Amino acid sequence: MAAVSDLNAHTGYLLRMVSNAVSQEFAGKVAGDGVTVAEWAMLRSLYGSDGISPSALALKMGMTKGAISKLAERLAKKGLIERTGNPDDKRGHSLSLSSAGARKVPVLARLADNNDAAFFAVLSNQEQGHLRGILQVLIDRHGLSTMPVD
Amino acid sequence: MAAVSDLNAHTGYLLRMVSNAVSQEFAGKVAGDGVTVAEWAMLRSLYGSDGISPSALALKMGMTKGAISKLAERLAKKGLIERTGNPDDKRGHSLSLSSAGARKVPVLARLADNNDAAFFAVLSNQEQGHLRGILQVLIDRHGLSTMPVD
DNA sequence: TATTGTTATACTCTATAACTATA
DNA sequence: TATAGTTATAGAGTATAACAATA
Repeated sequence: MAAVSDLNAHTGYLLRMVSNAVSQEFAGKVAGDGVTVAEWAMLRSLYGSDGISPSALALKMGMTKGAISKLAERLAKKGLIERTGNPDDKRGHSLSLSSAGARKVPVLARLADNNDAAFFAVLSNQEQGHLRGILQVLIDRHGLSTMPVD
Repeated sequence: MAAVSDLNAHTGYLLRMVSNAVSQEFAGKVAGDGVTVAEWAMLRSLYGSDGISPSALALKMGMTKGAISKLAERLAKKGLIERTGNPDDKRGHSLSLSSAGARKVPVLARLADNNDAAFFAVLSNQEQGHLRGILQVLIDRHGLSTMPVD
């Protein structure tokens, strides 16, 4: 019984549980805007950028080229992003928000704000700060590229 | 530019990023044991239980009956769990670990221990404690049922 | 040949809804 | 009718690998 008597929740496990809950709630909210969470992540990554290649975006988002390509196609079909060729290197493409996409980001960001506020309201401000700080440390130390870092 | 100038990472977003990273690493580790993360979650939920109905497990794990059924089928096929009928109510079933499954849980728990230790080692002990405490608050307050709580 | 993207394929995860067998 | 489970279907998310175009 010893080995597993302390089968207490692993931190990774708790993290997964909470993360899933937040994401699911958020997914429900953005669904009304016809966007999925992964799509939102891509739109967010593109916001403020003049255009980025699929492979660079893949690196930035921690996804494979194929996954990026598929996501990008869906967003292009929805008219939220644009894919243009790169004149310097005809193999290269550039992904950027369409004007509709650029208009949508703030709307979605607002939903994210609200979702965050509602979900984390059960924590004190200090706890919220701690949580963010700790997550940021993990992200930095593990080289998980976060959006603002280009 | 105002509305989104502060398009700083939302806490839910950071959480998702970190959670995905932990889970992916863990997925790689348990793959060697022929188990997925979701399967591990179910095995873990069954550990120490005398048998639980699929619907009760669905509630406990925050999944639908269908999803539970599918996962259970895979685990049964792998010989890690057993499904028996309920004599009192012939509609009811009972899910429990097989002896192989019971033997496997500690092994997987150990992998989870190692994974956790490695991933969160970049945090101080105090930070690790904070993180766990905060996650636990979120889980409790949001009624996300965690394993030990039957 | 090496690289950039796209496409093909496959699998996990999960949901909804239809269905079956009890109750 | 209502409930317990399973099965059918579908779609998101992601990966790997084959492929096409260009370098």
